[in-house]
Formats: sequence, structure tokens, C-alpha cells
Amino acid sequence: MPDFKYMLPHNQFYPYEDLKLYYCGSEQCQPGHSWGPALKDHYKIHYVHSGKGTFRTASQTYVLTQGQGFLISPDVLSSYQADAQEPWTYSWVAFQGTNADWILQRAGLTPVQPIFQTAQQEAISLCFQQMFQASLTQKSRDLRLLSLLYTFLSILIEDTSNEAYAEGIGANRQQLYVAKAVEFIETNYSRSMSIAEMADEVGLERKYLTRLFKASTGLSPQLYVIDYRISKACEWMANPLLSITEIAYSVGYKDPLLFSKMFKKMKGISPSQYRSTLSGGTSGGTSGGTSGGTSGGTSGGTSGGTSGGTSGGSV
DNA sequence: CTTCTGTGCATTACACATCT
DNA sequence: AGATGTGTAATGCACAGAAG
Repeated sequence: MPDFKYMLPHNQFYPYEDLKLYYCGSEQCQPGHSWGPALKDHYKIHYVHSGKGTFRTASQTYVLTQGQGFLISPDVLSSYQADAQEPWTYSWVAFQGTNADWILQRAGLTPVQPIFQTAQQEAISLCFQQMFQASLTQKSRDLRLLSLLYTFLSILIEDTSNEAYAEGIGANRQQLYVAKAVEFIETNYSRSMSIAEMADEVGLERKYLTRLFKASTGLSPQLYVIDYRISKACEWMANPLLSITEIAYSVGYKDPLLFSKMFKKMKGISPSQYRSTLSGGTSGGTSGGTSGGTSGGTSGGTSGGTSGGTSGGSV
């Protein structure tokens, strides 16, 4: 495949918000050719056709060869360099969009696990070859390139060896387990669910998952579930059309009294008192911070509040 | 009151390095 | 090459405390 570089024209109207191809290309690198350490504001995947080189993040260094690739994530400091003796020939595609996170997660690629290895080398090479040909077209270039980006990502998702490769990297495997558990909580918090069920879903023994979870997030799984439910409840408190009972049911509590008890334990005040602070204009205190912060992971305040025991925490 | 959850300690399984 | 030692991942048992 010849070297090529395509970049989406800045002035081109581009209505695809879910996935947007920024640029792509292929290059036979010179020995020692490098980029970074630097940041990007979008995703960029490199795929190595031949030769070798090094990809670095803040915490890891990876030596990559034919059939492997790496993901640069937005706002993650990264660098890469071609080998001095056997410089790599690689292709790249850069993109962003509302679905980019979700698609990459399905392919097992995250900022923590940015490396992949494929058994579909021919299919991926063909894909980049078609990108080169598409970049030469005029009228439908954006559509063709976007379809090839989807094809490329679907190959990564389908490639089971990539998943096995990701799981084979010891330290990151534990983070994948925790990520799976968090995903389970965030999709099942609104119904009655158990930690054992979650462990079963993740594929680990309950106690071991508890340990990994606490080591990673600082919260036990149960406390994380409660914290997540109460945070969701706080978001819905702003809607005056919903009763406390309805909100309790909506976040997985069958008993509104139990919901109030847990709410007070986590927030230090009852749900109705919390709601009155929202309408009363004292939103600077307890209301604002929790709703946005918890979905991303841990919320530091709660663990300290509950560790003391039964006498509802001071958050 | 029953069930669930979290934790300490012991044990097993496996990978890897070193020694004979 | 096989035996042995070491470290780590994962599980089992038992028990106390909290949740439902």
C-alpha cells in the first residue's frame, strides 16, 4: 500500500455526530521517527503492518510489531517511536463522536488497555487499502471513509484474540473485572440485585470480586450501589412531579422507608429535607456535587461517613 | 429473624526462576 | 530435564455485622 494522508476538510459540512472520521493514512516510517509526548483531543488508532516500534503512556511502555496496534485517547499523554533498526510501517485513523467511547469499549480498548493484537491482519490491511482508494474519490469520500471506519472497528470487536490479549495482561485484567462490575451496577441499579449476581456476571467468586472492587474504587460493592442509587435519586429530586416513593422505587428500593433510611445515612438529611434545600435556594451545599460526580467512579466522601457505623454519617 | 455482605486466614493452582 | 522455591491469582471456610 502506498503512503497516503487524508484529512477531513475544515469547511466540509459533516452531520455525523455519533462517529466522525477526522483523518487517516499510512506511512513507512524512517528509523527512529517519533511523535510526542503530547496530547490529542480525539481518538487515534495505529495499526502496525510490519517492522516494530514503541508506544508509551505515562505509566506503560509497549513494544509493538506486525499485527498489533495502539489507541491514543483524548487528553492522555502519549508518545510513539519507530524502531531504529526495523522501523514500522503503520496505518492510522483518527476519529471522535458520541459513540466512540462505547464502540472502543466493545473492542476492549480503553486508556488503561490501549493495546490490541489481531488475528485479522489481512482484513485490516484490506480495510486501510480501501481507505486509501476512498480518499481518492470526490463525491462520496466522507461516506466511504466512514463506512470503512465502522468496518475497521467491527473487525476489532469481532476479533476474539484481541480480547484474549487484553485479558492476558495481568494487572489490567483486574481493572477489566472492576469495570465490568461497575457497568453491571450502573445498568441494574434500578432493580433488586445482589452482589453475588454481579460476581456471577463478571465471572469471579463473590469475595474475590469484593476485594478487587474495594482495592480499585475504595468502596465496597454494596456501598457503591447505595451511593450510586442515592446519587441518581438526588438527580430526580429536582423534578417536583416525582414523589419520594416513586423515586425510591425508581432506584431499586422496594421499601420507601428503607430508602429514606439509606438516604439519611449517606447524605445526613432525609429525602424530603434534601428536596426542600433544592427549592429553598441553598443549592451550594449538599445538592450540586453528588449528582454529576458519582457516575464516573468513586465519590470520596461517602466511605468516610459510613465507616463509623450506625450513627448516620456526616457528609 | 433471616439473609446478605465483608473480611481474615488458609489453601490450591499456576507461572516463573533457580538449582542440581 | 526435572526438582524445588517463590510470588501471585483465585477460592474456600468461618464468623461478625449490616441490610432487608
